[in-house]
Amino acid sequence: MRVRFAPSPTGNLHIGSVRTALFNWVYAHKIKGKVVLRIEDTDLKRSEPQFETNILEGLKWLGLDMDEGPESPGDTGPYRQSERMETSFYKSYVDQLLTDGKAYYCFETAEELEAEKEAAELSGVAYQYSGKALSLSPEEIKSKLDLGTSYTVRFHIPENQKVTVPDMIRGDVVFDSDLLSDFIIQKSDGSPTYNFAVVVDDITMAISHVIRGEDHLSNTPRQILLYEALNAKVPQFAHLPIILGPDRSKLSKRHGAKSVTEYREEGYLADTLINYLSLLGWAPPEGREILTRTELVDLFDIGRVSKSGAVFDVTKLKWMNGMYIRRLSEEALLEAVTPFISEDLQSKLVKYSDSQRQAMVVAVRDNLELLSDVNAYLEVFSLSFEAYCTKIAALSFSESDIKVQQLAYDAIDSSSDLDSQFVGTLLDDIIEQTGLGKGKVFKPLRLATSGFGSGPALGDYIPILGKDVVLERLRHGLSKGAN
RNA sequence: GGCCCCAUCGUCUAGCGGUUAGGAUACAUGGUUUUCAUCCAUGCGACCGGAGUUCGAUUCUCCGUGGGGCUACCA
Repeated sequence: MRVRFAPSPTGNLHIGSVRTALFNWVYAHKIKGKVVLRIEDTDLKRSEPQFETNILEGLKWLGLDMDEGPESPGDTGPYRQSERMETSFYKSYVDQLLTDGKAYYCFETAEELEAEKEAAELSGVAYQYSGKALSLSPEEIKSKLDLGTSYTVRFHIPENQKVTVPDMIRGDVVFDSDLLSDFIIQKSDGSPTYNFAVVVDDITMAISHVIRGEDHLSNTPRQILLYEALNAKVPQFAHLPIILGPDRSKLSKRHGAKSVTEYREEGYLADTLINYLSLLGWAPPEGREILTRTELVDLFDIGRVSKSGAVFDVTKLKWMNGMYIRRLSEEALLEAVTPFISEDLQSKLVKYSDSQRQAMVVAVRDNLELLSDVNAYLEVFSLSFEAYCTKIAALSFSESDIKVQQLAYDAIDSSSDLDSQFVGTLLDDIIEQTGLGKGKVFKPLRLATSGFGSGPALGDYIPILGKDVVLERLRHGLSKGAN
C-alpha cells in the first residue's frame, strides 16, 4: 500500500496542501503503508527551487515525515518530475501510446487553438478539440516532423464509454467519455502535461491509493482512461473536500490564506495546525477534538471523511493554539516562546534572572493565544519607571483606592519575603480590613503596581517585579492622591 | 454554457427511518483570587424548498434552489 503527496513548487507550502499531505500521512500510517513525496515541477515557468525548499521545510516542521522523496530516495525515483524528464522517462510512454494509435501528433499553434476556443464560446457550444490533426496522413505528419514543425501530442479519448472513478469517500462517480476532449499529454517543449505525468508517475511509483483534493475529481476520468490505455491497474481514489475561505470559495491568498511559514512565524504550534486541519472534513466517532497524532492515526477512518467543503475558521484555530500552549510543559513553553520575544523586550528584561524570566513566561501563558502574544503581556515586567508614570498619569484613584494602596504599601514595605503566598494573604487581609469587594481591592492594586488593567494574576507578577519596583510604583501612585 | 461534487446552529461537525437533533468554536450570562485570560456552569442558535416512498422522514428517491469544483501546451 503506497500513497503519495505531490505538491508543485509554484508557491510556498499552503494550508490546503498540508491538509492533503496530512490525510495521506495519516492514512499511510493507518494502513501501515508508505508515503511518497513527489515534486511536480513540470510547469517549468512557474516552478522555483526556493518553493521546493519551503515545502520540504514546512513538512519537516509539521512532523509529516515522508518515507520516500527527494531527500530520502527509495527505488521508485527520481522524485522530481523535472529529473524524470531528463531521462526521457515520459517520452517512452508517449511513444507507446503513439505506436498503439492511442495518441497522435498535433500541429496547431496555441494561437489557433485559442481562436477555436473563442469561437466555441461565442456560439455557446462546449469546446472540444476539432480533431483536425487526426485527418493528417502519415506522409503529412512525417514531412511536418522532418521540417521541425513544433507539435504537441494528444491523447485520443475512446468514444462512448462510461468512466467510473472508484472513490473511497464518494463512492463510484461516473463520467461520459464523449464529453471529454482529446487532451494534450506532451507540450510543444517536450514536457508532459500534468494529467499525463501524474498517471505515469503513479504507475511507476506503484501508488495504490490516490488521496487528493476534490478539485482533481473532474480530471480523474482522463487519468483513468490513461491508466487503461497504458494497461495499468487503476488505483483507489479519495477526493477530500475542498478547504474554503469565509465566502465559501476555494481558500486562496485573496482570503488572506497564509503559508505554513507564515503561520509558524505568527506563533502557531505545529501540533495545532495538524490537529485543526485533521478536523476539517473529518471527525472522530466520539467527537473529541484535541487529539495527538497517535490518536489521530488510531481513530482515522477514510470512510468518515465528509463530502462537503469546510470553511477555514481562524477563530477556532486560535482557540486550539491556546489549548496547545497551555498543554506545553514549562520547558517546552519557554523554548517555544523565546524566539518570539522581541529584541527590544529582551534588552529590557536583562535585569531579571533566568528563573525570573521563566516565571514571567509561565505567569502569562494563560493569556496567550499565539506565541507572539508574549510581547504584549510581558510588558508589565519591562516597563521602566518613567513609562509606568506616563501610563499612570491619566488615571485617577478614589479614596478607597488610595486606602487599599496604602495598606498594601505598608504591608509590602515591612515584608521580609515577598512571594505569591504573601500577596495572597495580603489581599485577603485588605479585603477583610476594609470590608471592600474583591474588585475594589484588586483593580486599584493592579493598576497601581503594573500600570495595566489586565494581565497575569497579582500573586504571580508582584513577586517577580520585586519589592523595590513595587514600592516605587505604589509610592508614585499614592503621591498623586485621591480625586 | 457543459460535466461533476455537495447541502444539519455564524463556523467545524455527530447523526446513518422513530432523538428534547448531540458536541466543539464563537457569542451572552453567572461562578472561581479582582480586570483581561484560564477553568467551570448555564443560555442563545441548525436539518435549503417541493414532491414521492413509508405508519413515520434531518436520514431513502426524484425535481428545484443554492454553493463549489473542473472544463489550459497550470498543477
